[in-house]
Amino acid sequence: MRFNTVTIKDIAKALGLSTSTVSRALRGGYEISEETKKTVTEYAEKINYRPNPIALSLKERRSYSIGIVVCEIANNFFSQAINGMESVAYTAGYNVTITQSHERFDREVLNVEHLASRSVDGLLISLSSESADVSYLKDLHKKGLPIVLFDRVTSEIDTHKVIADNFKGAYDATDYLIKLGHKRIAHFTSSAHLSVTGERLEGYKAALRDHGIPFNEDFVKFCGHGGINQEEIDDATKELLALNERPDAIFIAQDKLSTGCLHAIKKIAPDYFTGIKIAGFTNSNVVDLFNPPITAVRQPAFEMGQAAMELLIHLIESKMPVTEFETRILQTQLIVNNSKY
Amino acid sequence: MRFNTVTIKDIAKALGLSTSTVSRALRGGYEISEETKKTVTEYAEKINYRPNPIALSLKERRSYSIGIVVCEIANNFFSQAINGMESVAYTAGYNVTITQSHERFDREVLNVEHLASRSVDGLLISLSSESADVSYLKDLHKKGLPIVLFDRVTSEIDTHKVIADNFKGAYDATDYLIKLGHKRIAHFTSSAHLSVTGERLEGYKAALRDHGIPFNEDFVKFCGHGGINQEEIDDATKELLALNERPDAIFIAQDKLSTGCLHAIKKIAPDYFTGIKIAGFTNSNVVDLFNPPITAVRQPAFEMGQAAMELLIHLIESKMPVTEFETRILQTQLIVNNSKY
DNA sequence: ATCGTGTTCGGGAACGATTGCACAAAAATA
DNA sequence: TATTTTTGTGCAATCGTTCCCGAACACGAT
Repeated sequence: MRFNTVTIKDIAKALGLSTSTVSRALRGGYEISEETKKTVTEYAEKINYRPNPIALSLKERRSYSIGIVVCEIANNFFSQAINGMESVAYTAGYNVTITQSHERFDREVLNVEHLASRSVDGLLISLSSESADVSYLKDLHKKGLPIVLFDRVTSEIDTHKVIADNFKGAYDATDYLIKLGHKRIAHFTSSAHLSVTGERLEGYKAALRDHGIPFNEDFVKFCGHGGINQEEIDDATKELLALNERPDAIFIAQDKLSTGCLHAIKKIAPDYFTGIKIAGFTNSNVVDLFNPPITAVRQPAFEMGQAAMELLIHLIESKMPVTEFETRILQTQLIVNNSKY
Repeated sequence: MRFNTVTIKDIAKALGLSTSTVSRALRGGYEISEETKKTVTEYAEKINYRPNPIALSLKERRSYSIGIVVCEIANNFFSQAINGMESVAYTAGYNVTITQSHERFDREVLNVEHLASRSVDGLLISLSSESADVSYLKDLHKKGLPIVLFDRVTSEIDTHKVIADNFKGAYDATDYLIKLGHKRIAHFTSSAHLSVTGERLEGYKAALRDHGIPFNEDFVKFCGHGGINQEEIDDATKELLALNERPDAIFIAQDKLSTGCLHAIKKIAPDYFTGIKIAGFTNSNVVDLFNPPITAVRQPAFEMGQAAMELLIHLIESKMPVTEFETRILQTQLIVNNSKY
């Protein structure tokens, strides 16, 4: 604000009052006469006075703004979740600051620290695929920064969490593939230490087990960078194709991996598409337009964002320190041929 | 920052110095003895001191942060542009704050004003499809807020601008369709008062003219909300299908409209796809997976973001008031069958 | 006449950092 | 030895706002 130099002082000077009186008049302080209040508010209105949020932040040590950290906004799941968060924050009078970690731990730390030093009142974060050590977050949380984890969470931090039912989503997708007659189902997933990776892997295994299909280690491909670089996916695909017994279906655990895998197959072995069935987690709005059709496990991203923001604001505005935390689990949807299955 | 209470005062007290000395020692002031400097910096390091950006913003009336306003982050073009902006800002020591207008004028104004009051050092903005009146931006610009417009610009504001060569992009796409043998080419576009709409429409018209094809008013469909609601697109599609002489190709001027149109046709008249050719502006990373294949006009979004941020930072850091402004025009690419045409 | 008791307002200290100016002590010069 | 210069440090104002205290005044009760 190098401009908008209308301050409370200007009002005070113009009206022959003190800054304290003006401040109280504007805040509706009970100790100010109706008349003064009227004069002040009318004048403030006239000269278009806006309180300086920076000065307020310095004084109040809060900012009415909330920090969001995701790995990529160019990811349908996250952009939808952010929209959900915004919608709740907006009505509650908070602003949001969106940052991206690009799946890198150092960027994540930098973002979080910058947000914290900027006095965000709270933090919504989905961990990067590199984030194995979350002690920096833990410290901040201990110092009193309200945090709500969503999507990629960690048991290291005791706070509210919002996740999709990853186990069930993975189970349903795998189960669907099996019921279509597939028996050799591969699994593409991301970094092994992400919460979602484990949960989805378990769902996949459980579905196999329930149908008496043996689990094959070779069929599981971890792409540590979560689809950030296509090369990783290409390599995994090649490995799969090099197997004696090629898989006849693939279940993919991540949005970017799903499209990445389609690209890879299309590029490396387009004929392989015939007969193979692919199901994967994705919140893309255009899955129904995909040529090798894909069965989508869709997360309620918008609702997850809303829930996370609601929990965070509750945490921020709670008078008492909150000690009971909840993990909200939202159900996924299996989308087959553009309709709910 | 309700925690991280390590301030310059704490250091001063602990070391028996004044705050001014500590400040100067940390800043590397030439007037401080080497010994004191060392003591101070070492102690600051030890207790992990971080200067409070809020206090700095208040004092310096700048924040080393840059505001970005786009209509939707869930749009490939914008998320890619944002990545370009971030990359430049990051190396120059600036942070970015991303906000969304959701194609609404009131949200845009709210975002801009919030950013300005938060002392952003500059603003990068692509106008919403509702933004006909930009006087609020003009005022801010006059007051000294550095602004760079990108993508959807306006001639109302005299400043740096970064756009794609929309005319040529549209011309190339239309020309491509014509050369494939199509003569009845419809045009889907968004709000009429957006700069990009006009430029792309002109490119479309010019290509028709150059090939001696008459311009048909009925073939042009304006979707004012830019693809935010699918209904609008469905209606436009129906109108097109109801024509006596149905178009045999469509050129689409917007990312969301392109996919929206594919959805519409797929839903309303799937058989219509046979023989019809679609070309459209889109920065989707998955166009090659689309079933009704689409010829894409791809904007160099990342580079546009970089250019815009470079120009803005230049504006911010310029000692002299800048009076000469440039409009940087970047070339689009026609992507046919997943490769540059 | 004195003492509460409101009511309405102003003074001034915070919040964290920078910085012009003043001032001391030490060093250099006359 | 006296004076000037250099060097290192502190004081206090500033940014815009809030809020604790206290001041001034009026009014009714004692």
